[in-house]
Amino acid sequence: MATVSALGYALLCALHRGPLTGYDLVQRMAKPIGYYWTARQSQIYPELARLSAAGLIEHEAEDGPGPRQRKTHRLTAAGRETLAAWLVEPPAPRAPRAPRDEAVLKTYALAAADPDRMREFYLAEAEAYQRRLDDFRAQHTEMRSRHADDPGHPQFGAYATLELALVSTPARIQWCRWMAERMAELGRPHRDQ
Amino acid sequence: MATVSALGYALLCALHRGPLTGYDLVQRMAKPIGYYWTARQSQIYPELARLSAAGLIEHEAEDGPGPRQRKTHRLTAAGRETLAAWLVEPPAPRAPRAPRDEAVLKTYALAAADPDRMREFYLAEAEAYQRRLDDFRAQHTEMRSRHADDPGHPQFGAYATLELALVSTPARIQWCRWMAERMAELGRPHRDQ
DNA sequence: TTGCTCATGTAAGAAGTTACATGATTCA
DNA sequence: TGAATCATGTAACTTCTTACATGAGCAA
Repeated sequence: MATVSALGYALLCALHRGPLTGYDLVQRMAKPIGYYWTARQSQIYPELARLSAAGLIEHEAEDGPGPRQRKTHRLTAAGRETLAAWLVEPPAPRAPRAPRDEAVLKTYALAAADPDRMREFYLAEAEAYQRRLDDFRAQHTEMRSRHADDPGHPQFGAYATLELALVSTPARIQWCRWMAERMAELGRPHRDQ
Repeated sequence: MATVSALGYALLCALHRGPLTGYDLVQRMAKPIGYYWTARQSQIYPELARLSAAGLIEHEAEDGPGPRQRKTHRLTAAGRETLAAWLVEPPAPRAPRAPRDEAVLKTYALAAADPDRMREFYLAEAEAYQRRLDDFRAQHTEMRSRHADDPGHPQFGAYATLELALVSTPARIQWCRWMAERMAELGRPHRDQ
């Protein structure tokens, strides 16, 4: 059987609730449901072709708005099985799972920068995360009103990703503010004499 | 002036406290100080050459243990400036910053998998994060005893990355356990009748 | 004598980004 | 008339991973 890439699994995941066009997938992977995976258009279309060739998805084509046909992709039985088997596998402990976080990287080398400017950096970060949190909260309430917080609800998975965002984002915001305070201390070290 | 890649900045960050060999950098970027950035050997050596060509780092060479010379790399004045300017820049809101989290991706499609097996998945995740947290806590205490929790201390940056890990990891563990409970409900839905 | 640590590099390929290309319909 | 949305694709390039290659010194 064909080996499926991480992106391939991400697309199978996105298709698990029902058929979508490539264009729909592009929207979802651009700024996705819970900021957990991204991909560009130029990656998505070839990957859909690969999944199709492997028999994990299939599509119906109709005439589209542009010069090409509009294709609606759905999981095949084999695709559903492949997805189900991958979901329960423990996340590769062997491998990269590289968590790349620019702000944390910068923090590591913070001694090389000006404290006042770093203070502004952390305040801006805190604000950006706060805005994101507000957005998450709105989605969360909306999903609750549709009873997606019931584990049996078909959208419970999407709800659960929001739940994670709602517990981890405040921790991050707190940390940013704490960092901003430390930077203020450094900038004016004799303030409390 | 030459444009520096994200990896390039990561190496400049790693060098900010003093000179290191490529080998040292490989160790640090393999399972680094706070799980915030990773890179492989085969990326690091060419990148060091590029930074050198751009005049941001320089090195002394001695005879090494193997067939090649051992090189100790340090930031130049230009490198230090480039790093300082980058540190205070707000993290690119325009761009990818793709947060790739396999466990969250799987959660999104959780309805396609067997609840009992997913329960095991979340319990394993919780345990893995717990082990990591213990590791972080040990490093944290050790750094505190060396007074790295003082913002003026040269290692405060490294300490601060641990601080973030110590507030965000428990939130993640809680979430994993909460997910495991939801999965248990689904597996035996009539338990409390 | 096998395996580990130190130490630096290259080659081939997969994955991901930026930019280009086409064209109908709808909205301001 | 100009921009946005829907819709699918390709080309060129950068970045990242996996695997190979070399070789001294040291410990079990």
